[in-house]
Amino acid sequence: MDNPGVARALAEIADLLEIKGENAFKIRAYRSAADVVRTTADPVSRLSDAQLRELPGVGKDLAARIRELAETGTCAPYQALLQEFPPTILELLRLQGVGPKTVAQLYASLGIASLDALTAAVRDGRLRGLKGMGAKKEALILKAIEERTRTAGRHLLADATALAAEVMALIRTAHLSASLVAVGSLRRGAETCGDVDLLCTGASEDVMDTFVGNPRVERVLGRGDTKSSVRMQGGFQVDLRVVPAESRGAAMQYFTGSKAHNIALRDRALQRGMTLNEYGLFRIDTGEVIAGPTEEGIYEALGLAWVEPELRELKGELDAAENGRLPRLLSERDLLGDLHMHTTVTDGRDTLEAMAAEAQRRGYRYVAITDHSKALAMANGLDERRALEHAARVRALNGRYEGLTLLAGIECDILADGTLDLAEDCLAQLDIVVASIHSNFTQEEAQATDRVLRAIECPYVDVLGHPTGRRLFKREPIAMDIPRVLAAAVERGVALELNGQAERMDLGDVHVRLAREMGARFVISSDAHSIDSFNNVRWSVSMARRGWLAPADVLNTYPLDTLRASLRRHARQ
DNA sequence: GCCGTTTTCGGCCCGACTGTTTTCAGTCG
Repeated sequence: MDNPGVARALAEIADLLEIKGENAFKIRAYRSAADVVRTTADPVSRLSDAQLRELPGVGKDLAARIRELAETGTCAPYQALLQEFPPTILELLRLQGVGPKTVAQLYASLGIASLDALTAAVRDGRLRGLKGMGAKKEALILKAIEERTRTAGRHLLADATALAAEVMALIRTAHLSASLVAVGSLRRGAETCGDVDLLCTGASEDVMDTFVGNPRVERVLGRGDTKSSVRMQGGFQVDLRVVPAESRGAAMQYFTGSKAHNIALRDRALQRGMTLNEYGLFRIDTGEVIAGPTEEGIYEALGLAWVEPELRELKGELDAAENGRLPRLLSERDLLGDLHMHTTVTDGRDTLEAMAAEAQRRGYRYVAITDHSKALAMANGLDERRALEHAARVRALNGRYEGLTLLAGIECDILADGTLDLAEDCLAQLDIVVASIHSNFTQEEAQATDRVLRAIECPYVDVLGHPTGRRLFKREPIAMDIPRVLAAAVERGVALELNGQAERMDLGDVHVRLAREMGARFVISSDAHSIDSFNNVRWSVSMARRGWLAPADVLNTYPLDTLRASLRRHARQ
């Protein structure tokens, strides 16, 4: 069983334990172990017992459970729980407003263990007799069942970001003094967002009216003076919190998370005789306010350097913050160019000249034009002759856009057997080659791994494009031995792409971090197919930052000469 | 179930909102 599978099982155990009414801290231990396994890059099946126990929050028992899950797909306590509760009972827990206590009561008193059974029971009025069940609660449950399919799951970071901007803009037009910021997973730049969390200070009291009165609000889930939640059309949940200005920093810290980071921070506060909540950091004995207006003040008072939001996943950032070893993270401003984009010659929507002009307008020093190769026939991919003609046209434009150098490249397909779509002598004549997989996504792991390993044997492959081939919510990553592929890329001097297409974000954060620790070099790429999509690099930068990348780790932060010399084709083997 | 610069036992983060409550439990983040 792979890491996501083990993580899912651990999370289900936690859910079932909760329905059972087990010790809350035991439940938390399983949840936290699920998170840790989900965000561990190395397959847990390959970790030794000692390595498993080094994972934070994993002790003797959980290490044994993880081992058993990885090897057999299940484990003894999981089996026991599944004997006790039908697995469909977990469907009930997913309903908005229905928690473990309610599920336990439904099951114990009415034998309800599935959505269908619950629907029937509500309609028959059988819930009426239960403690704490009134007409409103019934209506709430029916509503939750109805909305279940639309609200299930998470959203692309890009979609969450766009929605947050829209909601904040609407509030600002009505509340000019309001200071708004997106917090939560959005601020941490997470790959996907479950909801949008907004924080507001400095607005008049009726800001909540504006928020819940947004015409795109489908349903108001809750409305208070300091906290409201709405469901927008399209299924997005948006939460707005209002705090006084003197608590702004504490609230930003608190609502940015992650949960694990916050728990560790609050624990740290307790150890120092302080307590931390969304209103500030306080001395426990006297109640004196230690910090609150700024995030920096909170971290400083706890003996820590301010931690970039993208690092707040309890993955070593607190140690680094204590010891002055936080990285200076990459930012978009560090990028001097973009090394992956398409034009109308293949499947781009804008011409070579338009793309070059846009690159110049953005202040880039260089861009690589990397249209598709012939295997991508539906994109009008280039064969060797057309590729070289296109390269000549690209190079002929140099001198026309002041300050900008155009590199003639290609995004060359990696074929099913790992050979490249274009002949080596053609690839040798280009300035840069990005090798990518666009077909045969369902090979067995061994075959898929060999395919990529073979491809990067070719000395003219400079960059491995969108390395895992995943498309968020649409296509799983290619089954391959990623640590092995990363190691081979490091050894061969092949840079790893962080592809910025909103639904790719590939490599993802976990593997970026692993690759960095292995000594990899990276490129940040938009994979732009139009002048509008240069901004895709924003999502690559999110992944880079979450993977602890500094500018020096990223080739396209270097001046052109250094960049060229760093490409694999020019590196001494 | 985890963990240790007060602790190997006894702790374990904190608050808002809702509904059915007459003082609070459940849910959520």
